[in-house]
Amino acid sequence: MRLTTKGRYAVTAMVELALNQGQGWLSLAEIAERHRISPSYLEQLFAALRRSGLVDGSRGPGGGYRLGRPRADITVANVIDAVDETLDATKCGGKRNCQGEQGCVTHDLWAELSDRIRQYLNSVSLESVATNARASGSVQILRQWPSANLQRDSSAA
Amino acid sequence: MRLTTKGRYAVTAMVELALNQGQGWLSLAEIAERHRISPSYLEQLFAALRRSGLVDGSRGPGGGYRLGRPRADITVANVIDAVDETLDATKCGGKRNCQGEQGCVTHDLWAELSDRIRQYLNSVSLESVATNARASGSVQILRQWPSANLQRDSSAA
DNA sequence: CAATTCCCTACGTTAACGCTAGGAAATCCA
DNA sequence: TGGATTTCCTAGCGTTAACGTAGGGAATTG
Repeated sequence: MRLTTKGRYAVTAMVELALNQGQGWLSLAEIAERHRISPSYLEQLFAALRRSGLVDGSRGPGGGYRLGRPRADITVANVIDAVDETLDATKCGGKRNCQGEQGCVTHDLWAELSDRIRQYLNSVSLESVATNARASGSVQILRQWPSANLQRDSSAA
Repeated sequence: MRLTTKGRYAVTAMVELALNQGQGWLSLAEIAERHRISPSYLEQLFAALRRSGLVDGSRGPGGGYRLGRPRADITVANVIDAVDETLDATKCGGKRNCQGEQGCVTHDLWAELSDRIRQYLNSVSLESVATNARASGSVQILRQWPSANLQRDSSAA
């Protein structure tokens, strides 16, 4: 199992699209700049998101991306799955054949953990993350002082 | 965040020691063979477990390892921490400085996920995993037909 | 036609996992 | 005393995936 920047980037970008839902297309360059993500790398993640139908793309000036379906109908787990970070912690992929037919001595432990992770990430929609972000003030900060989106420097001029 | 074979090996080996608690030393070669783990690799994991005080070692013939404290007092999270697989899913290491002072738009999401994972793995002791393993039959199978501990072949002769 | 934007592919760097190898130090037993 | 057993320690190596760079093509707008 692995949860890295890859999945975080994807979710962050999707939340950005969720905040922009109903307001047309949002360009990849814009998203990348707001969150300080390498545009070309993000592009590759969007290729996966697009293949999964989570986003639509529009080419040409004024184009960009938008959510493929309502933000309330997309869960964080959907996004993680799309960029294919696996949320499974078992060795056997949940098939319980890690040792004979009973599963290995730790099978149930990892299976239960995987279930919990998946349940949680499936219970959180882009809508709720977006709402929470607005409430916490992180969105406003982001819009007003983009340079605040750095690890160390929070004292933007 | 990362959860791989490394952590699984460590937990599996610790459960084996838990099953053997009160019965003296268990050699690394024995553990490795039962679970088809590379002895030398497992040795490196035990170095970390030893540094964390989770196991004691005894050299010489008849030597081996045993738990450093009662199996009910060691949680799965303790083991994972010892071999230093991080259970944190945030970018900022939980410090909330991922973007200014409010945290980035997804900070709360990853922080909550990390909490849940940690809470669960901290709620499970080696004792409970060992008990569960006995109940499921995976321990017995393991003792009787060691060759059953393979990925595909469950039809031991 | 030219600018913009998505779309696609290939490649390089880095880090960690999983494993191998070899030897030293401690302990037991004949 | 000496050999066997076992832990302890360090160094290195192949593979994989993340993360990023680079470049070019196709569609759309004005």
